[in-house]
This record gives sequence, structure tokens and C-alpha cells, in this order.
Amino acid sequence: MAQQVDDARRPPLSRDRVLRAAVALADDAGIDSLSMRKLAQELDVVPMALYKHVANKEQLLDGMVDVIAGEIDPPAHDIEWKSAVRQRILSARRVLLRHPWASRVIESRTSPTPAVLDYMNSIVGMFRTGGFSVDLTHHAMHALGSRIWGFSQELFPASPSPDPEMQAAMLHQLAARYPYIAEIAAAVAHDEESVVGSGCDDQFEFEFALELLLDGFERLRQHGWTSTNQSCA
Amino acid sequence: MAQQVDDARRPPLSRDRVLRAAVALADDAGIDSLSMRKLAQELDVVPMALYKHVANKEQLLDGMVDVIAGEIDPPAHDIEWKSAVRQRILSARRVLLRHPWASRVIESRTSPTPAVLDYMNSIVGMFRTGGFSVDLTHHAMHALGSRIWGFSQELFPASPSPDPEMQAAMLHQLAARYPYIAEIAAAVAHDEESVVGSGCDDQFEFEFALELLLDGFERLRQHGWTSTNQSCA
DNA sequence: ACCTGAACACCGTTCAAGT
DNA sequence: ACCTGAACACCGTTCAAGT
Repeated sequence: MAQQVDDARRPPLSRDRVLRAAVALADDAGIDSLSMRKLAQELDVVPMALYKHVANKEQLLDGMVDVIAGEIDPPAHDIEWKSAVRQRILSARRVLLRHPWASRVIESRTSPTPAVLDYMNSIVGMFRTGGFSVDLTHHAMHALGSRIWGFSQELFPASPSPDPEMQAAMLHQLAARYPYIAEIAAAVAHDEESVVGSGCDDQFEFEFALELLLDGFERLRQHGWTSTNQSCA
Repeated sequence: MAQQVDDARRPPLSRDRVLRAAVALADDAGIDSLSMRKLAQELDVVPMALYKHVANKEQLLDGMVDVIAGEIDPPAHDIEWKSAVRQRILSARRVLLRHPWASRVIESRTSPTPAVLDYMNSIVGMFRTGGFSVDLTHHAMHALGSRIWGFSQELFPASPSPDPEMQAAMLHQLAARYPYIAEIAAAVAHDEESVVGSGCDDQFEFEFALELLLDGFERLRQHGWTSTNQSCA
């Protein structure tokens, strides 16, 4: 009966409302806090009510990825393939930076949803109209992998550097066992003194690898590369 | 008292035995079936007994990655950097194919463990002794990303193709909305008719991208590339 | 001092009972 | 026919009671 009062003043539940609430919850509280029960609570609804609009949690996550994919800028026309691909992927990256949980969820999907296919189809199209063979396009897409979505697997993200003293001490200890890693860590630490603000580096690394791959694709295209002259067994 | 009889005929629990049992359980039953409770049961022990050797589940997973990292072939000496890196990474890939759960677990780690650092240190060392600057080595490692561990993010793994009829029907439906994707799917389906067995393709894609990146690194090294001439803000 | 059973605070999802 | 509360079968981990 109190339920009826609530019903009156809240919009009826719909798949779209469920998905948007899920995205908002993941944005605010993190993906680990996204449970069917908490989402239901957020929507002022009994948990089982969600199952009317979403078959199970997996399908909820599928839907969330679809929402995210819809936020990527539409493809640009009348520019050469490399700019078009780069622009689109960097747009995807901006979307993912707004939704930090999305990369992990995308990774865990097992089958693509419509908006995902739309996005991938448009990128494949850019290669094809740019003069790439079906074959080379196929391998290029695989080589890009998750980079298509604007993220690369950042393994063991840079430790949040504590005070400089601590940092120097750790570096010294590191150098004893892992001299080569320490060498890089030292160079990075030095760079950070001159460059203000973080987050810039990740972007640089992303674009570095992206450009390396795009340049590689272009070179193969120019040389008329095909996979048929490669052995496979 | 029955407990004492068990104690007599089973080796005492140790961190190493816990980790090996966890790896075996993940290999056999999948990572989703690996719970502290099931692992304890497998070891014929009460769940809380595990917490003597491992602080929590995260540390258990860290330890499992360490075990895996130890299975990678030791680095080769006296060969040029590219062969050395390629050989080591392809060895890591063979390890990961033996432990299909490992890539997902590696991705989820937030801080590296000793065996992980050893492995990364040795690869960094290969670049450095191969004539790469600290700077370029750093960016190359980032560009490789999870490829260092022998896997690439395979988004939406190839659907297990049902009977050929079904396949043709799906392809036709796909072509209507996603023509470019359908074009690739058709080419791949055609290839699979001639090439027997699957799994070969994934290996090909992996090596294709790896070689593209290694070639790209070499080119930058030869041209004396540095990041200082790049803008970053 | 050590070990461990019961308990806590959660999950996703099923299902039967209520309207 | 629809909706939903209680229940089921799990989690990882805490903690106090027992030896």
C-alpha cells in the first residue's frame, strides 16, 4: 500500500531506466558495488522486479556496454582512413575514462551486442574504404584488440607514489634485484618532476602504441601484404 | 580424532601446497569454481586453515600468478634482442594456454609479485642490451602490454560455429546490418574449410601483432627515436 | 597459544504462495 | 495473470568459544 504511493510518483520501470541506473551506480560506487540487490534498492524496487527487464546479471552487463558504446562519437566522413580510425578510437577512450568500470566489463563480455557490432562494423569499414584487403583488415582488427575500445591492458598500474623520500628508498631496494626495472622507474620519476599532473602519461602510452600499429598497418598495405604466404600449421 | 588420522597420512599444509592445489583446481574446474571453501575441501582441511598461509583470496591469486610465472622458460643468451624477446613471449604464451584461467587473473592483479618482476625485468634487459634507450624501452613495454604474458585481449571470441547451414543463415542476417563484419566473417569461414583444426588462427593473430610491434620498435630504435620531441600536455 | 565451528553480511536466482 | 517475499545455495571473512 505504501508501495502504491511510490508507484505513483516514480516513472514505471523499463529496460532503459534499469540500464541507465546501473551505469550511474557503477560510475558512482564502482563496479564491485553493482549488485542486482543494490540496483533494485537504488530504483526503489524489489530485486525480482529487475528480472522482468533483464534476464540475468550477464544481460544487464551486456546492456550497460551497449549504453556506453552509444556514447562514442559518430564516425567522421571525408577524411583518410588513419585519421578516421584514430579519431574514433580516441573518442572511445574518452568515453571509457568517464566510465572507469567499462573496460573490465567489456573484457568479460562473451558475445557482442548491437551497438558493439555497429561500432566495430564502422571501424572495419574505415579500413576497407581506405584500401585495405579483407584479409589485412581482419588481422589489423585483431592486432588492435582492446585498443579499439580505447584501452590497453595496463598491467600493474603505476603505484601511487608516496612521498619522494619513500620513493627513493624503494627505488634503491628495487635496483638490487630488478636493475632494469629500476632504471625505468628512475627515469619516469625524474620525468614526473618536470611534467605537472598525472594521467598524461597513460594517454601518451596509448597514442604511442596506437600510432605504431596504424603505421605498421599502412606499411603492410602499401607492400600488398597477404597472409597466404605465411605458414599456419 | 578422525582428524588426527587424516593428519598422519597427509603432508602438512604449506603455502606452496596451497598454491599448487589452487592452480590444479583452477586448471580442472575453471577459475569461477575456485573458492576458498572448495580449495579447503580439496585439501581436506577446514576453510579457515588456508588463512594461515595466505592472508586472503587476493593474495592467493597473487601466489598463483607467481607459480605460473615460474613456468616460463628461462631467458636465452647470445641471440639478438628480437629473437630473445619473441622466444620468451611465445614461451609465456604456451604456459598460458596450459592455464586458461591465468590471463584473467593476471589482468586483475594490482601489484606485481617477485616472479612477475623477475620476468618483466628480464624482458626489459633484452631491450636494453639490444641497444634500446631507457625511454624507448619503457614505451615498448607499455605498447606490448598484456602481450608480454602471451595473450592479447580477444574481445568476443569467435562464436563456436554450429552446422554450416546455420552459419550461412546467420551470415546472411549479419550482412544486412553489419556488411563489413559479415565480409570478414565470410572470408574466415571460407579459410576454415581449407585449414583443418582451430586454435591455429589465434596463434597466427598473436604472432602477427607481436611481429608488427617488434618491427615497429626496431624501426624507431634505428631512427634514434626519443619521446622528448613529442608534446604531452 | 593454537585451532575451528558457527556466524555475519553479503551474493544471484528459484519458486511457491499470495493477491 | 501478475507480483513478490522467503528461501536456496552459495560466497569471503570475522570472531569467540573450545581445546
